[in-house]
Amino acid sequence: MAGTHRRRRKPPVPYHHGDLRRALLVEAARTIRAEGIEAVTLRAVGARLGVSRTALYRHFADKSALLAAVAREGFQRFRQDLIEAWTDAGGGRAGFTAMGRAYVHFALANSSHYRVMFGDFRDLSTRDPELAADASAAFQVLVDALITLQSDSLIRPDETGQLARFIWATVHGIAMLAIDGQLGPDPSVAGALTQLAIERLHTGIALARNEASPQTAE
Amino acid sequence: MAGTHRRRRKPPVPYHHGDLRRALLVEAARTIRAEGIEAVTLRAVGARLGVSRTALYRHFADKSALLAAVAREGFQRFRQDLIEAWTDAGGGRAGFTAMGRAYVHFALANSSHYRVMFGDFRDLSTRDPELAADASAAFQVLVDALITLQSDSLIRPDETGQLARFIWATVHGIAMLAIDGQLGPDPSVAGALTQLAIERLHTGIALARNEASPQTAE
DNA sequence: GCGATGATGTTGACAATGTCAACACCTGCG
DNA sequence: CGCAGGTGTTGACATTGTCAACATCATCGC
Repeated sequence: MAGTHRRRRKPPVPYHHGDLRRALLVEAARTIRAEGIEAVTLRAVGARLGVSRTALYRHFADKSALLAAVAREGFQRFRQDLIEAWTDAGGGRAGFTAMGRAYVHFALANSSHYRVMFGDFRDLSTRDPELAADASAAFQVLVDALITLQSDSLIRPDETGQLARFIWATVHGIAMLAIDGQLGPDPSVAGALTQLAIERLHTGIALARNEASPQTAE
Repeated sequence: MAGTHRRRRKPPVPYHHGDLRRALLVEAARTIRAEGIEAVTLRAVGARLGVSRTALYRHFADKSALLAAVAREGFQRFRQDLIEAWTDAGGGRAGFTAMGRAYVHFALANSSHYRVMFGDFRDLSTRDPELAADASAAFQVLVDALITLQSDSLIRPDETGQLARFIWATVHGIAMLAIDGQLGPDPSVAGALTQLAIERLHTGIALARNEASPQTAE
């Protein structure tokens, strides 16, 4: 054989490790999922990769930059899940319901990850502007869905951004309460609550049957 | 004079400091408000009271027990604010609106404190059962209000607990998003959002004008 | 080919923090 | 007065994030 002439002419493959940045990202995400956020220490993550602490500093500014990158990756997956739910249900009211369910499902299935994404967002996003962009892109999925629903005269023509924030706040609230253990020990409560919330939410923003175009109704 | 015969026959007044437990509680709450939760260190709090770190261990099991006590005090004030809002508005739909506003107002005016109350609730409440009781008492204010509204046939006769959790999740979600900086830099957004949310929320849970008793309406 | 060069990773050290063990003090009771 | 126990202090330790100095290695200009 040609012996140990590993990796010739491959610019995208960095020097020593291969792709330590990616590996750090994956390992951090894995640890968050498996053992929670407090288990993510530079020493532990480094050790798991056969690399010493501070190796991270060649790829991230500091620990919070790593967490911001993890959060970014989370927002990207999150966005995909939401798009998929809306699309698979064929939009409309069914799509609205599916997206709401998908939201809470993602949050509970990735609770620690979700906490990183929404925990100290202000700190992280100021240091990593791209995080804000990814978060915004995920939010935009909801806005786009509402625009479609408004175009089809299925929901009120209120300012779409505020309407989106309202719905977002509700599912986010359910997710946070469930994650933080404030909904009690029974996990089925969260599911039933999500179902009820989506129904009542829809009623709240639906166009009343008899009013054609409720301007500033109040 | 009788000289320095300080504090004779006063069992509730402890030995050296006077009431270090209370002082620790107050100082921790003050620090949280003024400098945020991460500024609450045993050394800093102790120094501010002219007492050394570890003095806390004679009054609390550990740091998280102190934070749990701070959270308890927060839930008690929170409960009072909600009761006051509901009562001052005279109940009814106006009371519902006032309570929603008071909720978000408390959360934003005491954002760091609020985060302690709702942050790692699962950990804190398992170590301090009374915290769970205080949190439950605050939640009960909302439940009681909804029961009244249901009695007056102003809102749907859905299961009150779930209805309460739904509303709770929405205002909690608004509060968390605002606190975490996810609603953008403009603070007026949160206020307008709260207003819209309360209106749409009410529409969502109101009894439809023409349906007398919508059983399991769907 | 080969040496400079910059990217990548390591070791040593440091300050901050929560916590425990051992000790010191102080108050009230018998 | 003396003891017992509640209250506070000091010393020490492990853990953590971070920086400075050093080591290594791949690549590029000659």
